Amino acid sequence: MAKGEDLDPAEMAVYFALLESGRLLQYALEQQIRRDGDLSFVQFQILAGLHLGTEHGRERMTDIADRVVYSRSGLTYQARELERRGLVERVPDPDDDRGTVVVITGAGRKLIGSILPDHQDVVREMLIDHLDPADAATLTRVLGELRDRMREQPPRSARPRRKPASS
Amino acid sequence: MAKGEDLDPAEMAVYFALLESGRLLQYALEQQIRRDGDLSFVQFQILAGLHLGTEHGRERMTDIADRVVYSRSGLTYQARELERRGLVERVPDPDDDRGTVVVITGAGRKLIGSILPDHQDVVREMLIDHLDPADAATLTRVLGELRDRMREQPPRSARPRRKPASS
DNA sequence: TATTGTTATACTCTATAACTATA
DNA sequence: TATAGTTATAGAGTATAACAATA
Repeated sequence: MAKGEDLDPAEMAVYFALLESGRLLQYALEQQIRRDGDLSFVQFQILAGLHLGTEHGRERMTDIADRVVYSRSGLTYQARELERRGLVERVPDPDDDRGTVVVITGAGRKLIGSILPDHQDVVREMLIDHLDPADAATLTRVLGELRDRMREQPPRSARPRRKPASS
Repeated sequence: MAKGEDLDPAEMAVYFALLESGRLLQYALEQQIRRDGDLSFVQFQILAGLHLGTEHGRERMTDIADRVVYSRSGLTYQARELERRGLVERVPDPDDDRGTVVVITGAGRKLIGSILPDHQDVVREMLIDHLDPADAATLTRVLGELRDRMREQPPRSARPRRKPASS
């Protein structure tokens, strides 16, 4: 598969199927999250990650931004929104005086807890129940590898992490 | 897998991997499309579909909205943007006087043609080159089935097509 | 009556750069 | 010098409902 050659139809099909199936699944989940918790998908990701993925419901701003693939200023906006609703608090990082730690509140845990059951039902209905075990394993392995690679190796077309030293 | 039970970690992993890998791939492609053609991803989808997926570069507004999973008013906005830049024209549908047909212009085809080579390179670098043939076939089949099912059967959490007859 | 598409409006989100403070 | 985070600001995108015209 040399660079510069057209992708053949089968290759285009993988690409389109990946993007569109992900988008349709996310679209359905967005409706459910909005309906049950009045949260955007990104806000749900932030809260659910704090609730399920951390030891004490605490995470630094930068780590959250990396996790949800979000700009710093965008995350500040979302964190302010969540704080305004009493779902998280922002406190100074005791280990780094430049840092801010986001902490999920009891109200935040309660809200996520009220969203998750239906959320998992939707995931099951749309995705899990239609996969046989072998396909599920393949999907997990291949998509997981893809995700890990893309996380680590932004391609030449992605915005560089550091601004180029122009002078 | 009964409704109401928690998803096990492996099931959550499929769900997260699908959404995040799709999002990362789309993110990379958005950078490329913006850089090479100053288009948003949705605008690229509209134009590329007209260019590659139609017989004469013509498609009805409603069909485009369905294809890109977009609201009517959102599509009107995007079509106006594309028309403003001379990349498409909107003409009355000869077969249905209510309808509007979007037609890609020469400038639109030229722009897409200038984006596609690099676009395909990115898809290759990030996705195709890392799949062995068996995995690629599995992915295409499973994700294609998923997409087809989700297209046809919006779950109970998705917005209904018709507003409920309330009286 | 239902469907096609547009408009108006308000709102959410996102991107950028400038800025402060600390490492 | 580099990094963490915030702010300001402007612009893009999106959702909703109301509307006109046609099926």
